[in-house]
Amino acid sequence: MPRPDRSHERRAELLPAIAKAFAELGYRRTTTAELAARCETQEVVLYRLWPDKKTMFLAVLDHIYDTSAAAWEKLLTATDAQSAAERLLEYESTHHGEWGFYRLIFAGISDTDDPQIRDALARLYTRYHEFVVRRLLEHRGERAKAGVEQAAWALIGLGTIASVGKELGLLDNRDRSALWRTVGPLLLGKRQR
Amino acid sequence: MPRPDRSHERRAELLPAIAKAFAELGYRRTTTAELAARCETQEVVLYRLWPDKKTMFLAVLDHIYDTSAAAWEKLLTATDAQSAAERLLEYESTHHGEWGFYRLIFAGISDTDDPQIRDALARLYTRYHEFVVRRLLEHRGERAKAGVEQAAWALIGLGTIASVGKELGLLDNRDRSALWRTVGPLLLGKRQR
DNA sequence: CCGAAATGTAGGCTGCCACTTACACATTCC
DNA sequence: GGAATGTGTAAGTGGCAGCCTACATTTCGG
Repeated sequence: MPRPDRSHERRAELLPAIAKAFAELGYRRTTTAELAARCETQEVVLYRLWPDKKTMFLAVLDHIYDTSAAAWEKLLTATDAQSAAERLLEYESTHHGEWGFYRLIFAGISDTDDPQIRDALARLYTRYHEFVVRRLLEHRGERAKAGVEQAAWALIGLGTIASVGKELGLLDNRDRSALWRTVGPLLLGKRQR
Repeated sequence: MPRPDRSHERRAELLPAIAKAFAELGYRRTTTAELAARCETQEVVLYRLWPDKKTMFLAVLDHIYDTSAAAWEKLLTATDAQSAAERLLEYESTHHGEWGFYRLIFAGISDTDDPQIRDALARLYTRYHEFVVRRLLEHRGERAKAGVEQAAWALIGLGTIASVGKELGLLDNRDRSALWRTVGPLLLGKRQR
């Protein structure tokens, strides 16, 4: 009998470093040599775990959603006076963009025209949007459905522009906090009684 | 005497096609061969007009701002019941992203780490933000300055997310109109008396 | 019409990138 | 121990992208 296949675990070990590379460098600038160096291994090792670079990127997108979803869920188990939506807002204002969520989106959109990548990005965004919509409904109460979809997109847009502003050095931490504090409540709407 | 130098005019002739290419393909995927083909000329011709590809991209960023600024100014000369801000909103909801504004931003952020390109993008965004702030102040009245900066960023964020949604096939024209109609007024604030 | 400089065309060079081949070594179970 | 398979390392390969060289052609003023 041969030694057991640990490739599944190996993938899980390497993915965070790979995700970080793609988020920092974008798709095109992330060379497979760079990935191997960050993983402290050889290119061929990566190519035995995934068939090609594109698949590595797709794996990162899944990984990112899982990571984010876990962070969000954890956020929501805390029970105090704040609504889930308010907590989401506060979390975003301080930790926004930590996992390079938006960097990956930009990279996927502008660096590639691959339909699979676009589909994966669309699914990622859709799931994020649905998550925010649910939190908004909890906050506002189920009866106040009007404009919830739009408000959720606007919140995501706010996160996006906050990240762009950070990237370009236009908004520092205080500016981004002020952004969430000022605009956030407008989009959250009235708190459920 | 030699024939006159028409390189200035030539640059102006070619820039729209170059801008289109960068917006559609992103920075990395836009090869100099592709640029030459779209300009119906040879690579070396481009290299006689600009020293390198990066400079071509920087030229596009300037060009884009000029084009956009011209479109906005034209927009604002119309005189009717609507405030400038309302017209801006309406314009964005229908024509948003026509010149690939956001595609170029994404490309610049994720495709390159060049400080010159980041500076140029930052300037572009800053000028756009200032423009929106001015329109908001006209709309709200000079006394209602609180939160104007933030509202302007949020409006730009809304435009960004609308573009991303369009790119990924998540938001069609009607969705994007609804987005502006629902969220826009929240961010515009009360109309000046 | 002629010299000077702009403009067009063909081809090539260098370096990098995604991906591969070849082979030594390690680990498992019988 | 040994067959079978996983894992590590070194060294390519082919292709393409950015950029350049060499040279022919056009357009201008004198």
